[in-house]
Amino acid sequence: MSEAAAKKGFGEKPQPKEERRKFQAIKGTRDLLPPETALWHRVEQIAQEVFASYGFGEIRLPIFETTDLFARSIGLETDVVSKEMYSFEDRDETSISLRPEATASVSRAYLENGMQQLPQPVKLYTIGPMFRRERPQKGRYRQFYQIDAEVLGGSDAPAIDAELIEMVMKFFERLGLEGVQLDINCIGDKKCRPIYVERLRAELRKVKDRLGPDSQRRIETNPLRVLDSKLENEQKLIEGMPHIAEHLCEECAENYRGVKKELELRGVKYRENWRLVRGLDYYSRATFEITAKGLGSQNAVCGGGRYDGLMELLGGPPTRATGFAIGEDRLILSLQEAGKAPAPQGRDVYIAWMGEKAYATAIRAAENLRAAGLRIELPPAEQKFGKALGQADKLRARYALILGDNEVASGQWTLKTLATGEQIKLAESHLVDFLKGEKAKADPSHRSG
RNA sequence: GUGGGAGUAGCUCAGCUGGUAGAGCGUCGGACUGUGGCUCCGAAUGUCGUGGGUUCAAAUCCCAUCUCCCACCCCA
Repeated sequence: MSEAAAKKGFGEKPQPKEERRKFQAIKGTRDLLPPETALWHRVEQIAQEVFASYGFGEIRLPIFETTDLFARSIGLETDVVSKEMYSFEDRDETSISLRPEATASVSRAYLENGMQQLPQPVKLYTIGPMFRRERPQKGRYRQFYQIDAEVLGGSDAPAIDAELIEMVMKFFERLGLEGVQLDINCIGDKKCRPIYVERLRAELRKVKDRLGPDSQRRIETNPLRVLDSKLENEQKLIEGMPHIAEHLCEECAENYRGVKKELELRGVKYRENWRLVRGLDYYSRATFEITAKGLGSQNAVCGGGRYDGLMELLGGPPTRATGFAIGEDRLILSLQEAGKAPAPQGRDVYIAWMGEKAYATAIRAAENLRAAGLRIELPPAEQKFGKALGQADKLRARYALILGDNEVASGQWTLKTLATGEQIKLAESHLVDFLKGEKAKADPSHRSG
């Protein structure tokens, strides 16, 4: 709708100036504009290519679900569910929430669509916005984007975890992400973890008065989180705490050894980090986190792990599963900080036309060139010639196609290379082939600037 | 939810201890009606984030509020 039409449409009160109101994006949300969106597009395209090469298919999911799904899967006690969800009541009084993450939805979809009937495991990825009502900071928004991949069903073979990690590392490598660091850990399963947690809690209580208020609180709410503390003066104490590796049951320990061996077979470099824990209830066994540079204090760009118990929580049969979520906003941020942003998109050809007769020719030329996959700018009104070339410059066009009375009369069109000023004459029938040939020769489109 | 910093033109910012708003860049137009990037000239755009208070007078001082940035909490 045009601006004039918009004004008319809402024109109950005429006072146009006084009532003028500024709308702005909701806190923690933002517009993504060109040329930045070109980088988003490239990231998503490479994700799709890499994931497809590992046999993953795309799943598209609703961005809202019943609140219950998230409460059940993520854990009622977690802040994510208790404080940070965008929840509202639908007209039939069911509670609905914007999804705070994708795993619950993917699992629901797996069960609901009977994907147990497919060859196992089922490998799925999805890309899209998630919502959490947190205080925004660097790399953290209320509407943020995740690239999510899940392997559902099948066995708990360590090769599955390892291949998943290999895949995301390959993805980052293809993007040229810098400062990539993979941390792994095993957090046990529902048999051995509770025992460890109690052990840890007991040890933490002994030193409670030497911990800060946050950690003191976490001793009761989530002792594993204490291990994650950033406080300098708590580090020594934490180092002295019992390590989970020494408290794993034999199945978990065996599985963890297997994952490490499989990573080594694949040449994936990792760092064991016994203090790496997961905040969401459904994780078990092998977990991992990847950090990258240029990100401020929220420097995790990917987190994931196994969640063998989740399907049962959702009312399904026992089903093995593992997956990861990449914070796309942070991934983009890190790439930008490293100067990996692609150059702004220019035009291949700017059509500088003059006169009525040339205009018809220009329209035809534009159509044919566009059909050949070239990026064409056809000015909507006649311009002075000098101005047209100026516009061509500003739009970063490679060529100006000059169409005036001379060209129309002779059938020999003028093509000017803006960078060099060089001009050649071409018959209409040769133009497309010439430009396609030149474009193939240059082909700068994939590499970053 | 907690703490710190910041909001002046589309962007980057100037505006001294209160006297009623500026620059650069960008945009648009002209010099320049078949040859661009340079240069020169001109124009548009601000209720100085918003609301209230103090004052003869507020972009400037005070309070509140909103938003952004950074960190904490939480979490990927």
